[in-house]
Amino acid sequence: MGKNAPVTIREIADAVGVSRGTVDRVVNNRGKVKPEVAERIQNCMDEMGYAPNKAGRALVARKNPIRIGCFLPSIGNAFFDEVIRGFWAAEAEFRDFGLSIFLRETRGYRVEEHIAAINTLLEEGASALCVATLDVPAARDCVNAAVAAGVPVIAVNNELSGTKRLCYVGSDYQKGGKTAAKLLSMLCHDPLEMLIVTGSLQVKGHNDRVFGLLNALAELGLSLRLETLEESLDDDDVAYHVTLRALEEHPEINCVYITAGGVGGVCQALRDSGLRARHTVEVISFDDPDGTKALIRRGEIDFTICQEPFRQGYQAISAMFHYFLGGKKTAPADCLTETVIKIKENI
Amino acid sequence: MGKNAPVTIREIADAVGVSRGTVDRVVNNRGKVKPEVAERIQNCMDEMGYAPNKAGRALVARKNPIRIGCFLPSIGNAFFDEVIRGFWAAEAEFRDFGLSIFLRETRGYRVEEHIAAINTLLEEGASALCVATLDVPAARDCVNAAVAAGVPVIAVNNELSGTKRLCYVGSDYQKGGKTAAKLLSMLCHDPLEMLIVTGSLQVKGHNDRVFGLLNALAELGLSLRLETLEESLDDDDVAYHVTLRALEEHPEINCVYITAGGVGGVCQALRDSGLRARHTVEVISFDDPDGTKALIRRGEIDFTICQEPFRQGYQAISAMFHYFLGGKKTAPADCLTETVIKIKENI
DNA sequence: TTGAAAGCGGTACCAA
DNA sequence: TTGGTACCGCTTTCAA
Repeated sequence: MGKNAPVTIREIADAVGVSRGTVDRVVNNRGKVKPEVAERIQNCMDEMGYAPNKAGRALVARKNPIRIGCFLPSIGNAFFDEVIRGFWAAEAEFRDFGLSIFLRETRGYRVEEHIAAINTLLEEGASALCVATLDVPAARDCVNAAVAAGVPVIAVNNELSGTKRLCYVGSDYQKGGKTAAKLLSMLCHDPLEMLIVTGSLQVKGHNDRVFGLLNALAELGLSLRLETLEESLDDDDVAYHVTLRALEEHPEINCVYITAGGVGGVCQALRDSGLRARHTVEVISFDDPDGTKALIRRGEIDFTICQEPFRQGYQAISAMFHYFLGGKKTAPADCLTETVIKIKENI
Repeated sequence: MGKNAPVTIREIADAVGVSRGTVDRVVNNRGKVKPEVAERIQNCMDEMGYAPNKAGRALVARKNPIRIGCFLPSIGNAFFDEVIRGFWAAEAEFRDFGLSIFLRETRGYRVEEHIAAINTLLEEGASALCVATLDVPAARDCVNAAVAAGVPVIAVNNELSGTKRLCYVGSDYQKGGKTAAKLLSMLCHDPLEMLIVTGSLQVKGHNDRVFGLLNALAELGLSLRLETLEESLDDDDVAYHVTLRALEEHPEINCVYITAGGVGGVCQALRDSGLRARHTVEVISFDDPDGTKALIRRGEIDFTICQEPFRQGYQAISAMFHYFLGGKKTAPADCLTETVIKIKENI
């Protein structure tokens, strides 16, 4: 039943005995329809299983394309390159169907700059937003304000839970930490003397990676004799200096856990410290921009744990596009990308 | 330059001073256009950078939808469930744009049955094919015949290199084998006493997984004292019996490598043999249907190496669809899905 | 509050 | 070999 040719707006109009325009008003609740007529139309649509055809809508959308504004703190952070590639891949695929996107970027994690960039997107006429920003009150307010103003938002890469966003497209960071723990347990000898170089304490995902690791290590029964935590701000220079200092202070470190950017800086510090000449040091990182790939190939990093950044970009745009073409009825579901273990052999 | 509003067929027609119909004939080389007129139109299109709008085409395609026939040897092989989910996800996404798909399945690797199924798809009016079949001459001929008859083919999951197929969407199986080797080297003690349970010697991917493993083990310097090869035909019963016999014959086996289906049967045989009571046995498998997931969670399998089956299904359909809407001009590029390591912690 | 008509870009068909 | 016209499904606008 109902698995036949799709129902069109004209068929509904004919069945009810009204014009297509009237049906359209009901479909898109534009008002100005007598309630009882609206109800008859609604019933008929339900019975016949009507859903507006996306190709028809897309063709009209050419006049006012859907303009998705994208924001990423991606300057100087190669991780986001793949997310951006994903954005543009989706744009290329859906351009003919009335989609266009534009992008604003900042460097680092200063929340005022994020908010300013997002507001600029709105001023430039964004009809929707895909953003990766911080899990702090000011940023959440900014997102909620956009939604209240009728601009739907998808959270990319950073969860922003509790806001009015449509959905989240990104990684399960705790799972990433758990996975790292298991791998470490296979590589290292008890007890661990660990240096953790995290990105920013303001980024929830980075924190989740740390807690996910520590909890899982405890569950696995590994003892942690030393646990030093440093912040790199996703910057190679900063990472270099904090790592070098930590290694000098604690030459017994036998394991380095890098939750975010600054991977190159950490590895440079490891080389310069000469620590590896004295004992083995296991290194686990996250994500795989080109710099990290090279370090994996050279054996300076044992594993890197990835999160499908290309798909995050692609999926966010695609989901928003289909949300619009579907008449903004049902919010897209959260999309958790895979936790992907990369070693020299499969990178 | 050229980054402005997209050019429409009407603009070309007006610029050249002909009707839209005539331009349409040139765009789709339907002939019946005076050569010199055709040339003027072609030049104008090149200059102005014309490309037909996909939404317009999609709307028309509603009358004669693109019908993609899909073939998989998926009966009784849970691996393909996710590929099929990918097929239908793409169908749902593009249905409104004039796409429909239909599926034929067989059980196992009898090439005549594959060919019969594919020919049935053609008789049922497929305008394109997405197929996973064997890398043997008869199947290749069948694919080439379809292409010669004007029905483009995408090879899914199984490469079919050397045929006239549009492209391949699937895994790099050698890479899978290499990855398994590295993981084994982390888990096992030298020397390995290995049992290999492969799917079918007729499936190139399964063979690649075996050779990829053996080559990489040699490179890694691991010695292989025993190497027993059995065929499961992706069937749990067969897998059970060949495994049980092998374990009885060679109780020194300390490592089982399962390249394809029959994973449940192998693990059952391991339990029944009681081998694990005497010494540790490492088990590595491929792919993660529900049965395998459960075995990973219970610790009966150490790793499973996956290949993004959902994406294979989705991508094959999506690529074919865009190929049609793009006017069949440029063949889509090969799509190699990721080699994904799954352990209990990230499954 | 409603209907009628034009138009989005491309294709198909008939008449010239 | 060409042009004209209708149509795919939906939105928008104007008039009633």
